[in-house]
Parts: sequence; structure tokens; C-alpha cells
Amino acid sequence: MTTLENVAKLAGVSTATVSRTLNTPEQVESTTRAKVTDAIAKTGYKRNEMARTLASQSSRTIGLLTDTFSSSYFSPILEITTKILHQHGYFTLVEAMGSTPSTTSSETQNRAWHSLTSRQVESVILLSGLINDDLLRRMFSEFPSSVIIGQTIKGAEDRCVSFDHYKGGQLAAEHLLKKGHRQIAMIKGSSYREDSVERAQGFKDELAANNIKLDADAIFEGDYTVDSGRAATKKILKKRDNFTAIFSHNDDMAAGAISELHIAGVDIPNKMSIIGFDNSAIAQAVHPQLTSISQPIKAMGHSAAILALNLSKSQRNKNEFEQPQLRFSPEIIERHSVKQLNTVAEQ
Amino acid sequence: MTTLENVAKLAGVSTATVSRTLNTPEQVESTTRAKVTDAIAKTGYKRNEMARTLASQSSRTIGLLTDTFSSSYFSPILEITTKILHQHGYFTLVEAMGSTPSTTSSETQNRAWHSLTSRQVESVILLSGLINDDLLRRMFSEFPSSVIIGQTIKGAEDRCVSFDHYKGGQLAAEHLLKKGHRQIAMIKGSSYREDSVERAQGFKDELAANNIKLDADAIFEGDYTVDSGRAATKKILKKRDNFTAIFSHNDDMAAGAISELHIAGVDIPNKMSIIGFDNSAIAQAVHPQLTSISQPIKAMGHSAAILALNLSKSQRNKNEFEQPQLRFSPEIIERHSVKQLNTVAEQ
DNA sequence: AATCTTAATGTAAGCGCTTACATTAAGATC
DNA sequence: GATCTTAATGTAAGCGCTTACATTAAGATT
Repeated sequence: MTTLENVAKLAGVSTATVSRTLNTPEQVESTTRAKVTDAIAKTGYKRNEMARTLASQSSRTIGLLTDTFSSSYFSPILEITTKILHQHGYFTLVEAMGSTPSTTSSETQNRAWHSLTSRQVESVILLSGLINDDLLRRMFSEFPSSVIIGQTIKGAEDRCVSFDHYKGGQLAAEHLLKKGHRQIAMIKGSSYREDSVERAQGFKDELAANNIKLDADAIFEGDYTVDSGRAATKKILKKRDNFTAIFSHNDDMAAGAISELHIAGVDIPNKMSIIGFDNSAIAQAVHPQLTSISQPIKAMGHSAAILALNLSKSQRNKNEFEQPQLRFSPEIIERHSVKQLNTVAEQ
Repeated sequence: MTTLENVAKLAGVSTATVSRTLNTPEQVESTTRAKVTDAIAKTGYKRNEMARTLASQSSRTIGLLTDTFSSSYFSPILEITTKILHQHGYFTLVEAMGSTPSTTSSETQNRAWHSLTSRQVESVILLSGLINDDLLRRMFSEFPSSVIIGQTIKGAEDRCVSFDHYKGGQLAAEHLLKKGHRQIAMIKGSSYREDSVERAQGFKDELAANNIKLDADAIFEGDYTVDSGRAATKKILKKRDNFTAIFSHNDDMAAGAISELHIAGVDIPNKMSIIGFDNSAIAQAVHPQLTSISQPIKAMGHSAAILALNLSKSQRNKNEFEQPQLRFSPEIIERHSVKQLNTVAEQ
């Protein structure tokens, strides 16, 4: 292992000079800089980031904490986040709180949190999902430079990147209404998840604004998996036969619905329309391709990364970046799963 | 920030003793251990892993290097890998060589590699995909404790976890044959990818062994995306009208094929059977659910993690673990996309 | 009782860097 | 030419740990 000292000796300068040509080259004369650069090349010297962190008291790394690596949000967020951070000389450190939602024990949570803090991350980006509120709040207070995606925490709004789920629900209702649908079923997610509650509320409110009531017996619950979408759809088909559309709270459950409808011989979209949420990869893979409410997940990750950078030690007080966008709005991506009903016949 | 010294002072012992109660508690007397534990709790002391790494000359971290975070293999591998490594007190550090396959520039590659080595990883797990061979070989020689998943490197077979793609192709052919199919099309991946070449060869050979020739005009190429599966299927439908089955080199392309066949009004599996590869999440989401050749990706990740642990600094010469399985075999997961043909009528 | 073991603890020297401060050299200014 | 700036470099003190070695105390052994 070649060290700074080896390089210094070879170049005939002090370690401080080598360190400077690496970190602030403009502070060293071009001739010595050349000598040092040569020596580095010759020895194949590689910085030791651990030593650097210890000495400089800043790790230039930001943690990314998620519930589970298999969340559909995880990869895109990690991707964009890593990219932005790298551009500013920062590293990313990922950690999950449980491999499956049910595995999320407080032990794993603590381990993950410890792994992040003990490695001196300067900020952490929390990818909200099933992380329970208590833990979330604790982390937020323990770590004043942490940032969260997908949830708004009272009193720390400037560290939250959020999405307007309510408006997403409205958009879905509006679209279905515009297409002439009146008898609509909804497959929602967990009642314990705020995002799901908001989506449901927005949907209901928009229907109500058009004098349509979403009855309790038109609401079904799933757990975001394809299979739960199938199960819910079975119930939908059993319950009533006059639904013309289904609003699913995510695309996976919508895919399950499509699958079940195929099995039951119900033509999509002619006999049943479906609208999903998230515009995830699966929306384009099913048949018919799924109309979905899109969450600008990359843009949100981008904001979170900038935010984290702003809050991180080395950047603090530099205010290098403008304040990023914190609140994001849904967009509808129309594909082929929603049919325009003959409104004359329907009304 | 509380440090070891703070804790030591509070507990009235030396820093060495605190360090010992943390790392080798059996070496310290229970009464002093109690004092130290108390002090740690009172101060809320958290280890500084960076300092620890520097002092102990071992980082207890293993890198995971992938082409892209959005690979379908990435999440499961990361998940299992993190789990195993954590169980042995190790950290995981992930890095990608490019956000999209096309972004894989040598600059990003070097950055990723540097990020890993400069942070003192003791071993790195390479997730083979589009990583080009040159780079791969360089990494393998530069880093004798690196491990690779998905490829066998000559002369370093004991550091490679691989999958029998050839047998996978055979299995697909065998299944289709058994179900009575004779006119079969294949959607393959890139000819530059060894795994694809092997799958194709195994498939061909098995057909040939049953006196069926896979004509060149029955082979179509895709790039593993859903859309490329659609495009290939369009060509298939145009080319000949007597195919009864399609073998797709991955599930995404198979999903594309299903989608296109639906559009063309071709009934699956009655008029066309499909078999995919990888048994990824999408296989269960499409309709009909896709029969697929499964790659035991979790088991492979498990092996790679154990291998990496064996090769890592702190474990070396301990041979704590038995040599893990290095070669994995395919398994067919039957679902509903392949029909049993009336063989009498067919022959 | 003298000596030997052994277990528990302390002492202090780094690990490979960064950085405040000191030093030196060389123009600029008068 | 003496003094002042300023830029380039060096010196050395840590950053928060680990760990080889030294020390001490207390049984065990004779």
C-alpha cells in the first residue's frame, strides 16, 4: 500500500504538499505539481478515504435509507441520487431496514441506522414507505441534516420532498369521469399509510364534486402486491356486476386486476377500465398497457440529493445550490386501459 | 461527539479497556464491563467506524459493483448479500458503473472502482452483465479478493459463481418439445453476451437432438426490454404463420411478446405458447402467467457473499465457512403460457 | 515464603491523512 | 537597501480508534 508519505518522499516534497496538490492544486506551483503527479502515477497511489475522513472530520458521504431494496422506488432514487452526489464529490451509502416489509424489526432498524451514523454520513435521505412514524421522527430529530422523500414532517417542511397524493386521486377520478364512468370500484392500499389515505380522499372528493358517491362496498383493500390485486378483483366481480372501472392505488395491484379480469373473461377496456398509480415499469408490460398516475420519482430524488448536499457538513453555509423544489404534482399517463364510454347510453 | 476517551474517563478506565469491552468483552472483568457499558449508555457513544478502520487496518466492508442499479438482478443480490454480510459484522458498499447500459463510460467505471478501493473494501462482488471483459479481467487481477456472479473467468474459477445457461436453454427446449411443439421461434439477447449465446446453443442442441432444426429465420434479436420483445414478435408474426411457440431469453421480452400477441388477437397459449427466462417478478404479473426458466439468484448471491467473506482480510486463514456452491442449475417454473399440443394432430 | 502463571488493565505508538501555523524566498514599495 | 507582502512549502499536531507490550495483582505451585 502506497501512502502519501511514499509519494512525498519520491517527489522530494512534504506530505502537506502532496495533500495540497490533490485537494487544492491551485495552491501549489506547477513545477512541483508535476513532480507530485509523476510520483503518484509511478507509485499507483490511491487515496485512503477513511484516513481522509478522520483527519478532515468530514466523510463526504450521504446515506440512503430505505425500507426494502425491492421497493419499486428504490432503484431510480438510488440511481439519480448517486449521480448527483458523485457530481459533487460525494459518496452514497445505502442501507435497508428490512428485506421484506414484515422483516422490519426494530433490531434491523437500529443496525441500519447505526451502520449509517457510525460511518459518519453527513446527511441521510430517508425513503419513506413503511418506516413507522415514531422511528421517522426520532431519526429526524437525531439527525438534523436528514431529508425525507415521500412524507411531510411538521416543523421540518424544508427537509421534506413530497408528492401530492390527494391531487393524484383527484386526477384519477377526473379522468374516469371524463371518460364517462360512473360505477367505479377502488382498490386501495393500507389505511395506515398516509399516501394511500390521501389518494383515496382525493378520489372520493372529486367524485363527490360531481355528485357521485363512492360507496363503502365499492372499496377494496390490498397490500400493493400483484396477488392482492387479484384477490380484490375477485371480490369486485362477486360484489356487483355493474362496475365499469377500477382505480387501483398502485400498478402492481392493477396488473393483478388485469390478470384476474382476463381469467374471468372480462374484456379490458371494453367491459372494464382500469387506472393505476405510480407509472412503474409494469404499466408498460401488461396488456392492455396501463393508464397510470405518474409520480416524478427521479425529479424527487434529484431534489432530495440537492437538499442533502445543502445540509451536509462540507457544503453548509456555502449555499451553493438554490433551494430545490419540494412539492411535486401528479401527471396522468394515458395508455390503453381506460375506455371512453358512450355517455348518452350511460347517463 | 462523544469519543472513546470520553467514555473511558467517565467509566474511570483506560481507552484500551473500553475498546476491549466493545470488541472482545470476554477479555474484561464483568464489573468493569458494567461500568463501561453504563458510561456508553450515558454518553450515547457511537463508534467511529472510520477511525476503527484506520487503526485496525481492516474496513469490514465489501463492495458490490453492478452495471446499473435497475438491473432486475441487482435488488435481490443486494438484499441477500447485505443480509449475509451483516450477520458477520460486515458492511456493504454499492456502486454502479453507469446509470443506463449505454452510460457505462470508462470514466464512470473508474470512478466506481476508485470509490470502492479508496474506501478500503476488503473484497468486491462483481455483478456481471454488460461489464466488458477487459475491465473485468483488470479488476480481477488488481483485486485478488474479488468475486464475480454470472461469469466464469479462466484461472480463477474458485472466485466465480455461475449459472448453467446452456442447460437453461436445453430445459426450455425440452419443455416445449414435451408439450408437442415443433415450430418454434426464439427471441434472443445480444450476441455479445455469453449467457445469451449459451442459452441459444443449449436450446438449439436440444432441439437438434430431437431432429428439429432451429432455422436462422426463426431467430430474432432483442435487447432485453419489453419493447424489443414487442418488435421481435411483430417480425415473428410477419415471417411465418405456423409457429406454435416462442422461447424468449428473458421475461421482459416475453412480456412484450405477450402484449403484441394480444394486440394481434393471437390467443395465448392456445394459438401461441411462450416460455421466458429468469422467472422475474413480471412473470407473475402478466396474463397468462409466464412459464419461465428460473435462475436461483438469491442462492447465487448467498454463495458470492460467503466467498467474499472467505477472501476478505479479517476472515482470511480462518476458513470459518465451507466452500460454497459455485455452479447453479436452472429450474423450470411452469405457469400458464405453454399449451400441451395434441401431438397426434401435430405429428 | 518464594516463584511462577495467568488474567485484567494500562501505556503509548501508530493507522494515513489534513491543516493551523511557521518558515522561507522573492517581488513590490518606499 | 530596508521593509513589507505574498505565495509556496514545510513542520507537526492531531482525528478516534486498535493493539503490542508493559505492568500489576492474585492465585497456583513448589
